[in-house]
Amino acid sequence: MKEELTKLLAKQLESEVTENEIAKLIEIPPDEKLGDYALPCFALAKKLRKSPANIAEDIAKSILNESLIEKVQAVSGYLNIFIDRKWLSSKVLHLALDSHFGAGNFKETTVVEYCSPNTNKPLHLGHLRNMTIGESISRLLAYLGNKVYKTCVYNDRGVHICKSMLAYRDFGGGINPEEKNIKPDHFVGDFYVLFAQKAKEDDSYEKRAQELLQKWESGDTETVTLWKKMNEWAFAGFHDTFRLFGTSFDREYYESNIYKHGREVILKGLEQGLFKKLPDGAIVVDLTNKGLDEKVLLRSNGTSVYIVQDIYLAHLKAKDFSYDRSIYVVGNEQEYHFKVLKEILEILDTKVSGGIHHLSYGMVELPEGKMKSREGTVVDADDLIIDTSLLAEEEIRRRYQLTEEEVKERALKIALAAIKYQLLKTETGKNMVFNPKEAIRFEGDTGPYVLYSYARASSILRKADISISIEQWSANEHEARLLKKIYQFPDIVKLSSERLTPSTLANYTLELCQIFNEFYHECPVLRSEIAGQRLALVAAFRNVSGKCLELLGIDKIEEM
RNA sequence: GCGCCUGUAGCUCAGGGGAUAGAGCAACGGACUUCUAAUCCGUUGGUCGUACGUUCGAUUCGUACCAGGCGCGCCA
Repeated sequence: MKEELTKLLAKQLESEVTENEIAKLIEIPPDEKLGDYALPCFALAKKLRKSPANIAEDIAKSILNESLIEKVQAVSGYLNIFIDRKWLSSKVLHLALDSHFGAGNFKETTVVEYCSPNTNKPLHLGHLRNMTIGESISRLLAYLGNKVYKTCVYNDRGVHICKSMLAYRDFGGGINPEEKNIKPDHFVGDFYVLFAQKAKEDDSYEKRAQELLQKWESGDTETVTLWKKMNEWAFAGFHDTFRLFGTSFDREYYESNIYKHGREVILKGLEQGLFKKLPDGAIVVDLTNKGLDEKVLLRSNGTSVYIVQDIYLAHLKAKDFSYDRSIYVVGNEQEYHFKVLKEILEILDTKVSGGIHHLSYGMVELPEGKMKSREGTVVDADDLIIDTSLLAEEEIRRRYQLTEEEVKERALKIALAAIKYQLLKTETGKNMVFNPKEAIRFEGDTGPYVLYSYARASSILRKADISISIEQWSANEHEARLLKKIYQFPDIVKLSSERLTPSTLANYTLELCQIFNEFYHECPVLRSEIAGQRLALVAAFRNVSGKCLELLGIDKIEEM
């Protein structure tokens, strides 16, 4: 955004200060009355052996006649710069009407793993935050020119899976989800809940789940058939939710396929002297020199612990994709796990470990506190989407006359925008409170606000009977504010992807829309003498806000 | 006990070595014969957890403390 300015200022300071240093210093003043950009000269004082005030004054004099400068003021050590309104209008419109505005050319191969559910429980609010982040970061990286593969690993085996199987076998009576008219993953989840109830009444029930696991591991036909059947129900349900929510995966991995293979990697490592064997036969890796603990990899009975399958999966992904980066979107409670994983991979193969990155996101809590399955306070993903959608339907019916089909389709998009935006706007790494009542609010700092702004812009363009004009004009304060905000978009995309925080983009998107709505109220477009230019500005806004929505994984609507 | 993270308005959250700390919600008051009022404008609301330190300058960086969250399995 400030390249031209940086170059210009660097030229004034000759070889004494680099462009990079200048770029870091340039800022946007707290009040736009002070200027569009500012250079605080305090840090330069020592180097140039001049007072900040003098530096500012000297630069001010020397750049006064540049074409992009409207005026400059040296104010108590700050160099305040006002950009020429004509230059601004022409510059920004040329850039922002391009459909590749802000796109990049990085060409790295990145694998993004996210969602990764257990097949014994339906998806919940936590998964939704995970999925919005995973989807958005994938889109951001792809927009910057990277090749992105989205992956998901299903935790489809283990004693917890056997629990729902056991309850179904004993109490399911051979019924299936269609007969009961329940979404299949919920159907499976209900038996997991039933298991917990039965286990409370009967102490031996836990043990029987363990026995079932042994049967499964030994390949018992009946058990494996039941396992397959229930997992297929779970997968069918998950895929419905993925479709509803608007996400998908390029490759799906199954824990049941990979959990055994890690052993070989560990044993090979032992041969190479990378790990050590304890007297009882357990194989461990010593990470104490990395400030971590000693970690068991293979138990004394020869079986592998959980992290071993992550070790194997990392190798598998490296083989499948030859990635430069491998991002794991997983909650912050697993930070230690991923630190350990990365260190172990570092010991085994730096090609695999090099690109490993844990994108840690914060937990989702409710206003009453944490979600607890025991207390039934878990917010189910499908229920949330459906409930929000119904509320959106009411709002639509109250305002517009549409067919039932149109109402439903639009309501779903608005509901998803509301949920996704709410989940994305809090800084990605931080815990957040999700208030379902606020998520279904359609005013203020919300997804629907952003959709509405976009639809407004679309509406103007639809109704215009003139064409846009990119001829420069002297933008007024509202137009200039919008132009400057649009101008920031490429920087925001870059920042958001560097920090792996879609929240950065989400917050920018809202600010952009706020400025557009101010402009909308203050500056009539079609009735204006510069209708062509304002229409171009609206088109630029529509392009950029639409891009923001796409990158956030939110479907646009042309009419609200 | 050790490690990581968080603490900003009544609530949910932005921001961030610099110029008077922002938004949304809530409360109150305004603006629809108008390109969509799911919008906009205004008022009220803050010792940026506390104390030291670094700095020309700290809410932002460092240390300590206080408060909250999470982690530290031969669980997954």
